[in-house]
Amino acid sequence: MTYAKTSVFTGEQQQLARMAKALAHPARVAIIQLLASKTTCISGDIAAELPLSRTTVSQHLQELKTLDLIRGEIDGLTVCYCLNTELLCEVQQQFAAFFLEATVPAVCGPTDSCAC
Amino acid sequence: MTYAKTSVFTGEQQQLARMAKALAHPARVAIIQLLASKTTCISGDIAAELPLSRTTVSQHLQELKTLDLIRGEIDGLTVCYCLNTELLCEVQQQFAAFFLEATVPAVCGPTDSCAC
DNA sequence: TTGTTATGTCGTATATTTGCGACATACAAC
DNA sequence: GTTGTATGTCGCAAATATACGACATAACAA
Repeated sequence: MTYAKTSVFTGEQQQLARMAKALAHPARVAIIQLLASKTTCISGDIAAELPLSRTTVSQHLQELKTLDLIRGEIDGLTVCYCLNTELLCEVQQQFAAFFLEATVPAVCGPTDSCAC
Repeated sequence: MTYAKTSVFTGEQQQLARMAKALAHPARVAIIQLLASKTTCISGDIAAELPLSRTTVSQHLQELKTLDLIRGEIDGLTVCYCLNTELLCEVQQQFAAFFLEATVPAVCGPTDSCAC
């Protein structure tokens, strides 16, 4: 009943999971979209745009910052956040590769290809 | 100090977050990769391939099944899981659209475009 | 029937996430 | 110095996620 546990998760799998977790809350998705939409990096205005307290938004920002998905620069009294587009591009490609792997052999289309 | 909380998360943001959460654990990433790699849908062999107990793997499978990312068919004594490639294709496009939004205007490339 | 195998579910323990109020820090203006 | 604004951090509570042993169920074989 107790199976042999031979393999361990690959670094690739853990990296994908870490980045997926960053997107696993609508507030963090919204933050990234906000930063993408504003040409100028906004600061605590982010909190005003979200239905959450400033404290909570700050925590989400810290999570994204810890993963290096966003960066903050202090500009006098305010802090200016912006996307780390380089990393985002990398992550984009990791997700693309994963989905390619997961959706091939069934070419994306209207066919239901479950071959059970 | 207490900001007006005008907006609420969009269904789009919540859907992306829900799917991201499904990928937010290396075991679930591994399960999807496993199901993609085997042309034949495997069953509880999944548990044998992962460094987790059968119970825990079963829970992860149920989570993926709840989101309809995978499907299970009973085949006598064993259960045959397979990917829902249709939904995966949809999710793939949702992620692609999100990353496109997040990485434009900075075209993916070696340039660091943080304009703070 | 009994026994074995393959799966799922229940209960429970621990860890992590989420959310927010209260406090602390840092800067600018006075 | 004081005051006000913009941020971040601490501490706590509630909710959720993770993991697994023990039990339940279902199918097949003898």
